[in-house]
Amino acid sequence: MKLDEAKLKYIHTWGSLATSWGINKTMAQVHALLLVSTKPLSAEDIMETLQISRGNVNMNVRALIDWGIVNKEFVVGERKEFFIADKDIWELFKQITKERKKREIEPVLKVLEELQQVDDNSDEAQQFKQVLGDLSKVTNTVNNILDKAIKADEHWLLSNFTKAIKK
Amino acid sequence: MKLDEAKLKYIHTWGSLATSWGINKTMAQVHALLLVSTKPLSAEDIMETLQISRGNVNMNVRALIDWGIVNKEFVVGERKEFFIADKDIWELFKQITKERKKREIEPVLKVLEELQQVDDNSDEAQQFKQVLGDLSKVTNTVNNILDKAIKADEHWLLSNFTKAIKK
DNA sequence: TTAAACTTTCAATAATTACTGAAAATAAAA
DNA sequence: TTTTATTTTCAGTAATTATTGAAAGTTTAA
Repeated sequence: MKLDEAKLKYIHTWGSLATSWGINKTMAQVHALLLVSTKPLSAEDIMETLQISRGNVNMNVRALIDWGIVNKEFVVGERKEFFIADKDIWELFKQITKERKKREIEPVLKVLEELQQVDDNSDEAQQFKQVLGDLSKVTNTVNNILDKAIKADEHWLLSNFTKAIKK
Repeated sequence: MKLDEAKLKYIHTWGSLATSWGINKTMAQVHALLLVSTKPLSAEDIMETLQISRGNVNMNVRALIDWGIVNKEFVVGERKEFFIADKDIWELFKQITKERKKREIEPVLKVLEELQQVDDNSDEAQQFKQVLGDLSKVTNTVNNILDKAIKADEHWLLSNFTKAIKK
């Protein structure tokens, strides 16, 4: 396979994975493009390669910067902005985990707790509270594990995890 | 807060969480409804509570059964089908993890490997392969951890994880 | 200053995804 | 059988989400 062909295929694969995890396809593609680029890219480079509008590039690049996985880069003698993706994939994973945890898991935990306040002691209410409690417990467990992962080092994490887990 | 109000709020919260993780909102709501119901529900019960059409109920219930998190239940003297959600939340978590891993992570790992076959040895190609390799590594790590989680017991998992991780 | 280079915003529109409802298929009862 | 209850399918439509493109805003340099 040719390099450019492979890069394109990668960009598209990544885009469709993103879609099934609730991330905007273009955002994922812009990120993928920056990730495999050897040099910083301008808005125009991105527009051209992905065949998308200036507005779309702008919005998605902002979102990526907001997520902390893409940075501006100034190029000497150039007035416009260039962008670059952090090439450390483990950092990328940790950053995404951190953001989604904060944006999506934590708010749900709050609501689950709040719902425990039902002032009713019927059997039905008891069962409901039981389900909520179980949900909170599992969600908290996952949340804690993610917290640990965010702070951990990749190799160390896996080796320790494996050690802990094998019987 | 009243019980019914709380149940509804829970169903909606769950629905919007699902949306941000790429899961159909109605599917999540149907599941949430079955989860907090004390008795098996028919298609009609679901239609009525969530105010959705018969076709919609049918499709989403099928999907939930396909995911292995909802089951048919026969009620004596009744001709129609009833549905029930597994109340064990840890099992639910494991089942969802298992399915998404199979449907989404594993196919991506395959593509990443396949893309390594670029027949080009330029510096640029080397860098590309490096990025792919790193992505595979992290994705594999996550995949392995999920594998372990699927096989593990909840309490045991968390306590061992915590032990392994502290310091 | 003013003009040019560039970025941001957002209303209009396109693309995608989800839902409805009625007809067709299937299964159980008469 | 035939009738009736129930489930499934899917073309049409609705709702949601993403994208465009041009105007407004901002920054730099002449």
